Amino acid sequence: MYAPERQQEILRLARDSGRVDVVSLAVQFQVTAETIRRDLKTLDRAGVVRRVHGGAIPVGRLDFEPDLAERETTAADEKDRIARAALAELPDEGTMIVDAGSTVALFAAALPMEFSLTVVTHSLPTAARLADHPGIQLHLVGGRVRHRTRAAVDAWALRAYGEIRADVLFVAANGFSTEHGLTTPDLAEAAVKRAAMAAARRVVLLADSSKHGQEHFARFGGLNDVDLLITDSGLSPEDALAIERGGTEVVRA
Amino acid sequence: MYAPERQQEILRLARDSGRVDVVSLAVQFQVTAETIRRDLKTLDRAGVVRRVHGGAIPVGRLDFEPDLAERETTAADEKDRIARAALAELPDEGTMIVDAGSTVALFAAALPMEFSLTVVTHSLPTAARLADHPGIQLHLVGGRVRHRTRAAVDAWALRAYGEIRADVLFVAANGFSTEHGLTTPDLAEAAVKRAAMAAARRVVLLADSSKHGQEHFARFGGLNDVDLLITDSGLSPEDALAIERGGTEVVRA
DNA sequence: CCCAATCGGGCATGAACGGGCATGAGCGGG
DNA sequence: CCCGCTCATGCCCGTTCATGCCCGATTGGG
Repeated sequence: MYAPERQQEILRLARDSGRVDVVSLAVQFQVTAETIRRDLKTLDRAGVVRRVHGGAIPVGRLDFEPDLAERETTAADEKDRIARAALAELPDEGTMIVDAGSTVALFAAALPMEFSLTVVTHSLPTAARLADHPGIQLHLVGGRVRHRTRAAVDAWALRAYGEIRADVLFVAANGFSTEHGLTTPDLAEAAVKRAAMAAARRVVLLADSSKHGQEHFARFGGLNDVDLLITDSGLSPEDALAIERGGTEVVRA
Repeated sequence: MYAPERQQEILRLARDSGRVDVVSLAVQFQVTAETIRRDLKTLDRAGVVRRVHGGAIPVGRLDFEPDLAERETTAADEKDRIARAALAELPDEGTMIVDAGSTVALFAAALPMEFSLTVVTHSLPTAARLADHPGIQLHLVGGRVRHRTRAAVDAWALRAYGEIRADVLFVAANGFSTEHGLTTPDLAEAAVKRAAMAAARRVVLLADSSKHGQEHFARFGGLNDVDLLITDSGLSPEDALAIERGGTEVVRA
């Protein structure tokens, strides 16, 4: 196994479990702790993990749930399928806006190398992932960065989205339902999502089925603003049908 | 078998199995390792595989950028000392702008946790580093993201810097000298640097001594625009004195 | 405040690398 | 048909790289 491969794998492990430690990595990869330390130093310098005594933690944690590890494993499967299904909605060329959120981040990370399009995002982790994608022209939306979600919000972000027009938006929501529409806990973030929705010709909502029926503080639109909902099979066919009656196409990946 | 045929086949193998190694390819194709290395170099230059010690990996399999880490190993020692010295210039509170560049990134990574201030940056790696720093209020400057430096440039960035006023700017330069001032290879990046300089009350230049006397395509200011230069002891005392006569304080870390 | 775990700099080693040179096959102009 | 040129390949050898080992310094939990 080559050093970069091992580093890549370490990075994956770190992102999956939220942390890695030198000794277990050394055992797992059958190398000495020194080598692992060197790998972690490389990853640290590359800015993708932060080195701590005894191991490392990934930078750019995607969401703010208290125990990230548990949560990642809970819905990881669904989110993965959703992300993959979303790939089918990509235009061959053109412009897309990518929202913040773990599902959307997974989707962005899954973009095949041969894709060549323009991406606009206000999500720091997504931007970091796409920055070295050779085919992608990345535009970063600025603003105040919220610690929790690592997303840019407020005046700069709102204005930026007010100035552009994209082919498609991939948006996330903490809660969605026909009655309460699309909701998220933070007002500032909701404002940005609303601005992004206004900037896109087509709105694709990526949300696993556990979000259905949930209702949070800030509302940023109705389901009728969404052209396509991609979720998992946890959404009952009846609910899906009800949503489709509202004019939103539904894909249950 | 012709060379391009062999390279095509190597690429196919690499994509199929996710990796190839020099020695087995040499055996398989009945040529020497040198030839395989030349093939891999060709494929690497074409951008379809990434060369690693012992073999190659198809692009897209590694989602972090080893190059960035590599560049940081050059003169890492000097840069480290410079970064540490720059910490002394931090205000206890207030606002600072952080430029893109490896030296400045090192400086940002070295920020102690207890610091509490507002940071504005157009550098993606720096933003990613500081996003989870609890004491820091981070503002991201948007714009088109340059692949090479992962920095935001162009209209959005220029406008953002035109709207703010910060206490101090930590800026990098690819070349600096009393005659030619501050230079960098990219025009767009130079424009952003100039805008950032105009937005700060105090300008601190972080540059290792190898940059002294260098001259690049795009000029974004003169040394007299710099209030403080932090460099390493590789800058001769005479040169330092000459710069100080121009009104710029010099620290040789 | 102490001690064990961890860290990181220095050194050693074997594999891999790559620049330079030589050889031989194909190519093209005269 | 000849001769010089280019290209692909092989070989040589000094250099670099990845890794492991050692040991003193540092860190952080108890």
